[in-house]
Amino acid sequence: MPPPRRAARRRDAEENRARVVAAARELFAEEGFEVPLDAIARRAGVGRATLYRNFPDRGALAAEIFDGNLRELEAQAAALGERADALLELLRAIVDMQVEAHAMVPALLQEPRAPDLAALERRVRRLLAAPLRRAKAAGQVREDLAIGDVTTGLAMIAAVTGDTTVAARRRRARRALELLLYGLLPRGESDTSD
Amino acid sequence: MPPPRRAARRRDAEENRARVVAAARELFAEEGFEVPLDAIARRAGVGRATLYRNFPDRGALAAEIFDGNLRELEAQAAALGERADALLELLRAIVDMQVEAHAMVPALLQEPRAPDLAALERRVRRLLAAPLRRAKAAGQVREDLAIGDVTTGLAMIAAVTGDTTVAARRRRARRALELLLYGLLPRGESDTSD
DNA sequence: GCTCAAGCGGACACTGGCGTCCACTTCCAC
DNA sequence: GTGGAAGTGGACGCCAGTGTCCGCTTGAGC
Repeated sequence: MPPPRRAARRRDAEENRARVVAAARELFAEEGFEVPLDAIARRAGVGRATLYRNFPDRGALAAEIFDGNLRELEAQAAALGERADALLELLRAIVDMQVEAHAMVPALLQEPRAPDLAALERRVRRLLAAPLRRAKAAGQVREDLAIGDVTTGLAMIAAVTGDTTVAARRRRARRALELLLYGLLPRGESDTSD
Repeated sequence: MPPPRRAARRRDAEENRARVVAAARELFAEEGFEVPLDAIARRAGVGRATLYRNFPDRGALAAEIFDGNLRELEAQAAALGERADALLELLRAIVDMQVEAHAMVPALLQEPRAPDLAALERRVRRLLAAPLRRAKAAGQVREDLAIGDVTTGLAMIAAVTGDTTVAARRRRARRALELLLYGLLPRGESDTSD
């Protein structure tokens, strides 16, 4: 059936909804995914009922917000096309995004996951699949890397970016990505132990 | 001053205290550091007041438990002596311990930290300092590695070991350590970008 | 065995977040 | 302007976790 032609919302209702989304975007970024829904409603200047009317739960609200972020990443992926370093560029972009909106990666990749977000998590994996394949083919990343390793890596980085200021988050996130990309061991020697 | 010669506790009181500690050890391992204190008291078969009488808060209880774990690690460090690979061995030991008692690393290394645990966190850093120095001198790890990078790495690994079964935790923890040690990029080539 | 302080644990009050309800307000078609 | 449906938000009840209080129980010294 065709999408049931939602009756036009009243203009004030539309505005309130937009303000809720904006407030949620800010607070997810500032406080993380666990921020109380009251706080979002208060920041938006609406009652809690208004928030709940528009979004039955935290997951629905998050889905709306993260969908935007994900579109952005998908656009970047498309722009990078078949470049061999597309995977690394995407990883950097995702980590940067995590710095600005530090709720998304943990919300999407950490267990347990809200049901509304499961589909978005699949989009992340799909986003990374082709670039990973090409990066491996081009010898840009180690051969045995699976898609789950990449998302695990992102979750690992996200876990240490809980600092309160954006600058501090950026510093830690960059260092964590650097450590993870290059490893703790020295480069350029083969280690045959293990 | 000498420790103020605590008046001998009644035998049943001593027993209850021990059962609280044992229950907390189990539940921290099973459920993580955030497990409700009620649950611990219930598992120990004592009332909540008994738990609070012995440990004013979660931090005090955790401090008692993690202190034991830390002693074990310090003993291992001492046994490893000045071996160049002592740092890597310790990292493996800490990750293994995190698999069994998966509350300790996040509780000690993640912010914000309960005040009782700050001293234990300093012990972790002290534990790693000398092995790190020697590992660098021996070329076992990259030159620019700081002590904070090592603890960051441990926190990163801990973040992805939230699975419910020990076996699943072990698998993920080992993979995460492996990724972090060797990096995502292929070995044996110099990468001059960045 | 008796005594009594140490120790116990159930009951209680408090807090913070969630989700719902409903009397009131506001927009908009007429 | 006005009627009435759409929309609002404060007030309310619920729940889970925390911390405390106090009348009862019990171990241990005599």
